[in-house]
Amino acid sequence: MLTFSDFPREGEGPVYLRLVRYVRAGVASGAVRDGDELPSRRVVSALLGVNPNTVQRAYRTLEEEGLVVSRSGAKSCVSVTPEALAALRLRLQREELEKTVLALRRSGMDRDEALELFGRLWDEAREVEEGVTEE
Amino acid sequence: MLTFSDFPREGEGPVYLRLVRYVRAGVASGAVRDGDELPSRRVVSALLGVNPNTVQRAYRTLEEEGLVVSRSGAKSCVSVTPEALAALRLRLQREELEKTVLALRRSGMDRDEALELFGRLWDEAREVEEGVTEE
DNA sequence: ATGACTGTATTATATAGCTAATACAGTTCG
DNA sequence: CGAACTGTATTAGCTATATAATACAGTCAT
Repeated sequence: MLTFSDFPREGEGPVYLRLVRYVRAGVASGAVRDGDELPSRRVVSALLGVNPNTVQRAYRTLEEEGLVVSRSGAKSCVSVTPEALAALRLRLQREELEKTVLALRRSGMDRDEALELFGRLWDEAREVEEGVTEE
Repeated sequence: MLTFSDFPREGEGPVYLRLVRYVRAGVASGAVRDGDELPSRRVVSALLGVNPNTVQRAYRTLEEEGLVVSRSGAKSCVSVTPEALAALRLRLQREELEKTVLALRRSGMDRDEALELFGRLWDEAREVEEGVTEE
């Protein structure tokens, strides 16, 4: 079960969004799998010293993404069907990338430059994203 | 001189940032050149129906980027050294790409997958590209 | 059924960001 | 000079956002 024990106590941006990213990263990396239970709002809130509603907001956001299932009264759990995950990834990837590719081509960049820059930014993003992506 | 006459009255995000992007785009595209005068804060504010300070904030932001020069009491003008122009273009490209990279990382894609997809979409865009991409 | 847990909803408070009101100061040109 | 422009600084208000306080309702094991 995801324990949040290594969730960074401090970081950029609102707590609830950092929680969302934390769980998303866990799912994306395969560390959290379909059906895994999540600790209750109150447990996480006590661990992090924030209000239960802050955790609730994170869980709710994840639920709207289809990544979490909650039943009133019972524990929440992660929902990751392989098909849904693959479909989601593909959709997001293509949408994002197509717009970007067109913008870069319009600005006169050439293919090699673009690939080089892309790779560099990717690595920079990994550095910024410390804590959540473990490998 | 940049007149702001075709500045869209409605759009996403704060007015001052839309103004900043508007000027940046003009510079990046070459439509606005080094030394070109900018209309005064009050003129633009009257045209758009916002407070002069909102325009001031935009101009100030542009000045911090080194794209505008202001002398207290005199009209402001655009400052575009070749280096600044190159830097601006690179920056716009980076911003575009950064958003995409973050989205892809969030979706759990790994580096090689991402580069591969990027290259493929780039080539697809070239094949499609016979009309002008404009907007 | 009861008690201790779970999720949910409503409302309040604090804070940050954007815009406005207003006053002040410098430049230009007759 | 002085009038009409220019840019600048300070302050206040408004809105959106993030978090908290609190109360309510469902689940589950004993």
